[in-house]
Amino acid sequence: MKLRAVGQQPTRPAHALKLPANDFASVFSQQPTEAFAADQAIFWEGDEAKHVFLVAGGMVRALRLLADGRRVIVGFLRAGDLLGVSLKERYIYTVEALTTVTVRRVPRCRFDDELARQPRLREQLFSRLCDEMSAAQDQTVLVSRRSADERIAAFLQLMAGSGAVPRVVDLPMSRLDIADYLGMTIETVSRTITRLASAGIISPPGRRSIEVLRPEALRALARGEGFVRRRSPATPGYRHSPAPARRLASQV
Amino acid sequence: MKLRAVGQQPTRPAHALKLPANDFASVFSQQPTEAFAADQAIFWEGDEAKHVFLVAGGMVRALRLLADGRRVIVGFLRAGDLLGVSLKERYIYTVEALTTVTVRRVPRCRFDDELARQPRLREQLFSRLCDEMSAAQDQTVLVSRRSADERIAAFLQLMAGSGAVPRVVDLPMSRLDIADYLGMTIETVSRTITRLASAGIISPPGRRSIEVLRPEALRALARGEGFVRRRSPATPGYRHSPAPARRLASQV
DNA sequence: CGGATTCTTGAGAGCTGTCAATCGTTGTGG
DNA sequence: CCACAACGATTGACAGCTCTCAAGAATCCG
Repeated sequence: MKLRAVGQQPTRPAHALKLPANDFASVFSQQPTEAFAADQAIFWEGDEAKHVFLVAGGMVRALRLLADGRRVIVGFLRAGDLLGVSLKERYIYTVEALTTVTVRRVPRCRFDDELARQPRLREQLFSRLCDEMSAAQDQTVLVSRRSADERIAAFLQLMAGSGAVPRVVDLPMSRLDIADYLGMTIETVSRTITRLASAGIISPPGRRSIEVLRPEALRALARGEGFVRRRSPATPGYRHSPAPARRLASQV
Repeated sequence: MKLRAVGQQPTRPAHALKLPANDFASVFSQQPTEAFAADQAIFWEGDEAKHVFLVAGGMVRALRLLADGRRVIVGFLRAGDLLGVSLKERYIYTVEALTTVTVRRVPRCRFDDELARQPRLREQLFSRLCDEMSAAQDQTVLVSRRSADERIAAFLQLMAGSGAVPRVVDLPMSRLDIADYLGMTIETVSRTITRLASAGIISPPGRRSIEVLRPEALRALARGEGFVRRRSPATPGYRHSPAPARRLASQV
C-alpha cells in the first residue's frame, strides 16, 4: 500500500512532534538502492507481497488494470513514499517507474518486526495510511464530481506540492498517465490544458512542465469555485455536475 | 477512517486465523449502545476525532461535502464496521445514519491504548485498513472508468455481499445516496435500473429492494465484461470508455 | 384521503469520448 | 548536420452518454 500522496508534506501528527527523528528511512537505510528504468515495473498487482519499498529518488505510478485493458492510476509517488505496505498477502496494485527511479527494499517480515518493536514507527505508519486514505478519497471526489477544468486544476496543484504554488510545475508523466489518473482521455487532458492556457491561468507549457500564471485562479478552480457560486449547500436544488459552465475564456 | 467496506466478508489474514476471538468487539463490548435516527449525523468531517465508533446495527453512509453542495459518498458501513479511526486529529468525512442505527463508542485515547497493548488488534486494524484502501480504490476505478450499467451492476454486487448473490438485494439507501456513491445523477440511476430490468437481469424492484434474475449477467457486467471483449489488454489500441455499447436489451 | 416526498420517464443540451489528421519532438542513420 | 522515422501531443469533426430541466407516477405519512 502506498503511503503519503504526492504533494502532501510529511506532516507529523501533533503527538509525534517531539519524537526522535526515527522515521522510516532508518528501517531502509542499511539496504542498497536498486534502480529501475522508466516504465519498468517494480512489482505487480496480485504478486505476493514479500517486500516493502521506500522510494529513494524519482517518481513512480501506482495503477490498476481492468480486464479489458482500461487502466487507472491510483497515485503518483516520489522520494520518501512507501510502496507495498499491503498488510495482506498480495499487492493491491502495480507500481511502475515513471522516471528513472531508485528504491530500497526490506522483507515484509522484517518491516513487520520493526513495526512491532517501535511504537513511533507504528504511529507514523498509521498517520501515513490516514493521509493515503484521505488522498484516495480526494481522488474519488475529483473523478466522480468534477469537470475537466477542475480536475486538471486540482492535478496541477497536487503536482505543485503543498507549499506556495511554484511558478513552474514539473510533470514527469505523459498525458496518458495524467488521463488515467484523472479519469479522462488524453485528448481531453490536452484540450483542457490548452483552454486553461488561453484563459491566461497557465502558460503554454513545455511538454513536461507548466507555468502557473494565476495561482489564485487555479486554486479557485481546483476547489470547485469555478467562478460562480451556485446555491446554498446541499438539500433542495441539488446539483450533480460541476458548474453552470461559463466559458473559461470569458473570465480573463 | 472507516474500515471494511460493505460487502466484504470479515476475512482474517491467514496468520491471524488461530488467534483467540479477540476482535474489536471486545474493545467496545463494555460500552453502552447509542441510537441514531435515520439521517442523523454521528460526526462531521473536520470534527475533532475524539472517539472511535463501532457500528452495532443498521447502516450508515460516510460522505464528503464539496464547497458548492455537491456530495460524495465514500462508503456504506454496517454492523461490525469501525468509524472514525482517523489517526489524525480530525475526522476526514461525515457519517450519517442511513437507517436507524446503533453504535458503541470509545475514546480515541482508549482505543490507541488497546492498540498499543494488543498486537493482534493491530494486525486486525491493519488488515481492515488495507481492505478499506482497496475498497476506496475500487470505487475510484468504478467511478472513473465505468459506464452507468457497470456501476449499477457493481453496486448491486457490493450490496449483495460477497457470498453467492442472493435472490433479493436490500437497498436501504435512497436513489440520491446511490447516485452520490456512484458519481451519477438520480435520473441516470433510475434509468439504468430500468434498463437492467428490461434486459431481464434484475426484476422491476420494490423501491428499496431488487431481485437478481441473472446473477452471471450481473457479474459479467460488474467486471467490465459487458458482453463483448474489445481487444488485447493494454498497449496499442487503448480505450478509455467502457464498452462499444451494444444495447442491453439486444441481449435478452 | 391529500400533501409531500421520492422515483420514474421524457426531451433536449452539453461535455467528454471516439476517430482521424496534423504538428512537434525525439532519436536514429546516412 | 540534416533527413526521416517514430512517437507523443494537439487539434478538429462528430457522436454518444449522461446531465439538466420538467412533468408525471408511485409511495409514504399524516
